[in-house]
Amino acid sequence: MNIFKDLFNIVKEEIEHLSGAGELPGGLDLAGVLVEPPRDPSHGDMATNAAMVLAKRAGKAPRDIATLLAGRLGARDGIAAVDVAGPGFINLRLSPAYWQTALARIIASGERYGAFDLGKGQKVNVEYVSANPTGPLHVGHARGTVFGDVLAALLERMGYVVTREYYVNDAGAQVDTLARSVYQRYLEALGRELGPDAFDEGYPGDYLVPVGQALAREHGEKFADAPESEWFETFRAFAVESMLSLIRDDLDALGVHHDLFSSEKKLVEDGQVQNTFIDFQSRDLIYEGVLEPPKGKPPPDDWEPRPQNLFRATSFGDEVDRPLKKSDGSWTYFATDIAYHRDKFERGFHDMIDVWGADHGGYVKRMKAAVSAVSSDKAKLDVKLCNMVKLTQGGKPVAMSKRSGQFVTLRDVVDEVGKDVVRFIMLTRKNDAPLEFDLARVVEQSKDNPVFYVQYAHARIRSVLRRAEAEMPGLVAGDFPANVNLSVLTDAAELDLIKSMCGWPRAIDSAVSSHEPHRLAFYLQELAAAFHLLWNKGNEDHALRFIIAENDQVTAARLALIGAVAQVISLGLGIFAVQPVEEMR
RNA sequence: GCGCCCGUAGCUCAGUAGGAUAGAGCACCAGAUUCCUAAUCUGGGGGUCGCAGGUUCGAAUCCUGCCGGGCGCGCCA
Repeated sequence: MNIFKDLFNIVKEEIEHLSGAGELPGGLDLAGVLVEPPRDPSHGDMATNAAMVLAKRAGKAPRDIATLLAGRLGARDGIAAVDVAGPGFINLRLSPAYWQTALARIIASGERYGAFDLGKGQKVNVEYVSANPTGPLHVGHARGTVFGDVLAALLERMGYVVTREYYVNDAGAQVDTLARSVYQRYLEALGRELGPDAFDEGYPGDYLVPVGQALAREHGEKFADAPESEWFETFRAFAVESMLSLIRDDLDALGVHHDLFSSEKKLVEDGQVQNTFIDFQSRDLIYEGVLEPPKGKPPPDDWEPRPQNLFRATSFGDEVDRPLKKSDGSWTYFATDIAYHRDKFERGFHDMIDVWGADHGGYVKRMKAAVSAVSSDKAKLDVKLCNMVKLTQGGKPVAMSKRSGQFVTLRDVVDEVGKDVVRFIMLTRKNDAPLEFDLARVVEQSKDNPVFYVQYAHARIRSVLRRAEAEMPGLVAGDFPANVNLSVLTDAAELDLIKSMCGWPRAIDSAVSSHEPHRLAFYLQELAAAFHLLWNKGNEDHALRFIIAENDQVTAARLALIGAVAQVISLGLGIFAVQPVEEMR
């Protein structure tokens, strides 16, 4: 059920008819022909640019084509009026019966409304969160976490087979630092005095205290005076495992569950990075060269030109060729990440989406270049950058400092306002725009708060349905709402509400094809607004109230109408994994 | 210096696979409640879509150049 596609097909049929009749050339390319609601509602319910798009291809003036086409379209069922406007727009006005039928079809679609098999079973890999396993998640992580999770759900609903993946950076210097910080906590747990510089360049957060204590319980004094080489591996492994478990708990609190955690360390140990390197060598994608220092910026203190193995990233659209090994011979982060994406490709993913923080923006080109290289251009990578979250409380910034180890954790925020609120608010801005998250405002019960506004519409509908059941028993029983006569829905506000619901497949389509789930949040706010409007008309004019005690037929039709609205809201919230509320008192 | 992102109403932001007179919320002003939740709704004022060119039937949207802001720029991830 998608009225835009239906109407497009009608336009297409009539163009073909005109071709058949010799009025237009045959075999016209319809690319670019759109049927969409005009920006200005006074132009009608729907408009098509067909005449203007086809003018050149058909060798006729746009207004002439429009007039021909308008004559045909006016005879079609459901189209009440047609007019040609401006440079050649064809505006369509649809009859109440058309909208009533549309509502019946929305109701019949049920939970499948708006879903269609766009993906056709194609595999998509969505990598998100991928925070370093060095501590709990903070609020900033929530953005990409929710974004990735909802995008995955959206793709799944549209027929893709989605794998949700978390890349664990457990091989670099940061987890080495983590191990040393944990060692300090271990000493502390044994009653040793910590030096003032114990956590210099390390992780001073309290969350490592229990990790040190657990190691003290298990190993006692065994490693207290031992050289680093004796305890390092043990401590690092334990620390990483502890942090991952912490992170999994945080994700769980947000309702996020990945299908796969991929370990960077394992990738290295299994030789996959080495294999990638050899593969590149064999394809002449690696050469010995010297990298120039970055221009316009003082070079790093220890800069020295050094011949090294460089990956020909510039052959795949990057700006410079990139080193894969550090001077100590270990792999760069980029090298392991290439191997990781190669691994994804070999697992059958030709469609990859990475969700990163905006501060990694400078990394996009080289990663896309890498994916091109490892897949010989068979796979494509879309990188979605999530901008920062500004946490505020009543408009005042909440201080966050990672260095001091005092930062607001994701868990703190979820505990304070609830996971549903966090999930919804994170999608109320486009991913690449900064987002303000105000702890006070997001729990406010007012129109300022989009979560509330949408939830309130749902709660109001559920409340009306409950009351109707109590006051007019039997009305919503049996075949309801399939058996309802919807032709009594004729008020402009009622029809507007149906029109708004007809926009759902369009909203979901644009959200999935642009990989921008925030569009659904905006849609839901618009749908809620159309509903609240109708509700208030009932306050002014009793004849428009949903429950008319002495008129079963009208009541049933209106209940079917708002029941469908509740259904669409709950579908939208369902993609967000937000629970629609039954009442708000 | 180079690359990426951004610049839309007083504020916060939608809208950018080109569509008609550019939207919403907040704030401001004026209204609506014997009645399904006024936690809502209605109306009003408010704009050189950063600037300047270009592409065409048509540009906030595409191209070029500037201006302004953010992020990034071997051996962190």
